[in-house]
Amino acid sequence: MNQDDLVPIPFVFEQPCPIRDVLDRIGDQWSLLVLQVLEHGTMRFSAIHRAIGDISKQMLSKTLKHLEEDGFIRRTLYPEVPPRVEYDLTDLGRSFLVPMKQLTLWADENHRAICEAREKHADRAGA
Amino acid sequence: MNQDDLVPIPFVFEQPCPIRDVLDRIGDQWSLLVLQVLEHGTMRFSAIHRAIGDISKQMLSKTLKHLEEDGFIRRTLYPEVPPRVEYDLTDLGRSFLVPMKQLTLWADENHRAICEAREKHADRAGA
DNA sequence: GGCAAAGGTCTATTTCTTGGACCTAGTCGA
DNA sequence: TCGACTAGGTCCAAGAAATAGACCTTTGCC
Repeated sequence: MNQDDLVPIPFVFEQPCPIRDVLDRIGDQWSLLVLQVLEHGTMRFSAIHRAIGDISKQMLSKTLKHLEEDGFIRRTLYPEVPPRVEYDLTDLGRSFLVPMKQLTLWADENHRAICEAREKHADRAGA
Repeated sequence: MNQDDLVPIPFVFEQPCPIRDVLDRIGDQWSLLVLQVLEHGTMRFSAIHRAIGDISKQMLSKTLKHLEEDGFIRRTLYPEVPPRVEYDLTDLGRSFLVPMKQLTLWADENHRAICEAREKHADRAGA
């Protein structure tokens, strides 16, 4: 341990760390947003795309692939022409919404405080 | 509304949306990790750096700046030589840990399920 | 004089994202 | 019969962002 560390036991994430493993996937630009959107029910690729608005098709495609890979969502392809693909949450995905809900609720409740902090910060920087 | 949307009311994030505003900041590669680390108490730059392990100094610096800007953490500079800088959570930051805790708890509990989903997926892809 | 310290910043290189063109194949209208 | 259109992607070139590592600061110590 480094002698002037303030934290008694040097806190280091264990490798491999389940929290990091999950956060690395979920904690990207889009995954939480996609899950949030899918809370509203089964949706098609283009509907999700429209709902988020400013995600590129490629990133949406990649994000959906990751979420499917990790078992959060299910992808159902109807081999029609043109193809139809539906996405919906698995039980795992739905169970994830519980803690995620807490987080978005917090975001909603504390948004004002965050904005105020930003303004105060901008003032200090501008002065 | 697009006629074959499966979701009755076309779900689109309002602009500006508090959830997106918060998630865009918090939902990056490192912010959650930094907050998680700071839960353990006041820490210096290099201690946080060591704790996370694979973050670059530049990204850590930027992440800390953002978190300070948004009022999650407090930065205290002691103008000694060499300089000493300590970071700790504000009340806002600490209050954020509550929902975040739920999330990491979920991550811990469901890590195995996620790994299994990944394996199953790899099998399907490999077959 | 020369090195070390902590907390960064600067730069060159690699990696990630983006917007937009393109693909597929069946159905519709002209 | 020809062409356009559809949904869900993929591919590519170009721009944006992250990384590793050199460098900077000021003071104390050998």
